[in-house]
Amino acid sequence: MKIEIQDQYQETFKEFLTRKGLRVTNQRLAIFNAAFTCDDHFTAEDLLDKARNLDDSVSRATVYRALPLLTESNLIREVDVGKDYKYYAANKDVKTFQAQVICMDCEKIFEIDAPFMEWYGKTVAEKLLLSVEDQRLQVSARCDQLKSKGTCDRVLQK
Amino acid sequence: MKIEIQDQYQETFKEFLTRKGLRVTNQRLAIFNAAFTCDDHFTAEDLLDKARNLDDSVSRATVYRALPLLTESNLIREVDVGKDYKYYAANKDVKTFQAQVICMDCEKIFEIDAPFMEWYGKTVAEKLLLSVEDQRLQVSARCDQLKSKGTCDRVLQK
DNA sequence: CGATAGAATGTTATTGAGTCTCAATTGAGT
DNA sequence: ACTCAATTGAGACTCAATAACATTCTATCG
Repeated sequence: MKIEIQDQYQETFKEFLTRKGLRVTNQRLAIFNAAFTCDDHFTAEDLLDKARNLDDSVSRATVYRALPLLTESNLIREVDVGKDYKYYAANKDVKTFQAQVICMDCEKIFEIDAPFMEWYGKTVAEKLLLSVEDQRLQVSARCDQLKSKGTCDRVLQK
Repeated sequence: MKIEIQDQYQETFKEFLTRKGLRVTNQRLAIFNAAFTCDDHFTAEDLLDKARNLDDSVSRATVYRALPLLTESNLIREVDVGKDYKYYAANKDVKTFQAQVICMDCEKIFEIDAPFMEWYGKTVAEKLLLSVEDQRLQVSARCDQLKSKGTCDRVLQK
């Protein structure tokens, strides 16, 4: 990703903070930059490590406090795959609703455009007179075939 | 549910245990019976309480050890709604794939037949050459309207 | 029917993600 | 630069779930 583009996202974050009367701090920027230089999904702990490379004063608590801000400002998304910890990913080019396919062996997460699903979920919920906040289609799978094609990194390492 | 039907499920559980070379113990039966007399979704802790009513020697560890057995034998299903604990429900009359709609206010879970979804998820995963193990369509919602209709119990209690 | 091996159990300690508390620090408007 | 509320780091804490281990019990065999 080109630096200018990341700067643009960072500007969005700063504006978000200011608009909410929150402060733009070094720690929050370090956490933002750490998130936006991840090429893949990351955990809170991953983010803590990366952010500390940029600013070694960043604490675990601050990471956990920043995550909801980044989520609320729509800069990152939460990806819950049923593990006891959550994954996150920077929203760089996400256009539509995405289904999540996770390999139960290597925990690799694939996100696939599935615009139809969004409509379907809304329809189901609205029949129940519920207002939809969020939805996800999650497929748990095993990449046996990927393994044989050499695409499933973590399994190959085993 | 009629007793005879529950006995039939219990028979299935016993056969499952025997087939796997596992033992049919009082605790496992108590946990099974506790699960199958729940009318709604339950947590591991709920199950512990109910099982202890039937056999007060049942321990928390044994409940957590029995849950995978009940899941594997397809007698109960796991329902993960993104909380930091899991819900479960007895598979009494589940015929098809179900979408899960959860009210974020009262945590009530609605499960809706959505057979089309199963096909859709499989198609998505198989394009990636992954073999599907499990999938779910989860809709997080708020039952504002349910509240006004008096259907959303826990919110009314607030 | 009773002995036996090892499966299953309860107790207790432990893990690990995430949250909370609070004193110390710091950003940003004045 | 001054001020004060917002923010922070450190570490205690929560809570679901798991692990270790000594004890108990099931099911099979003699």
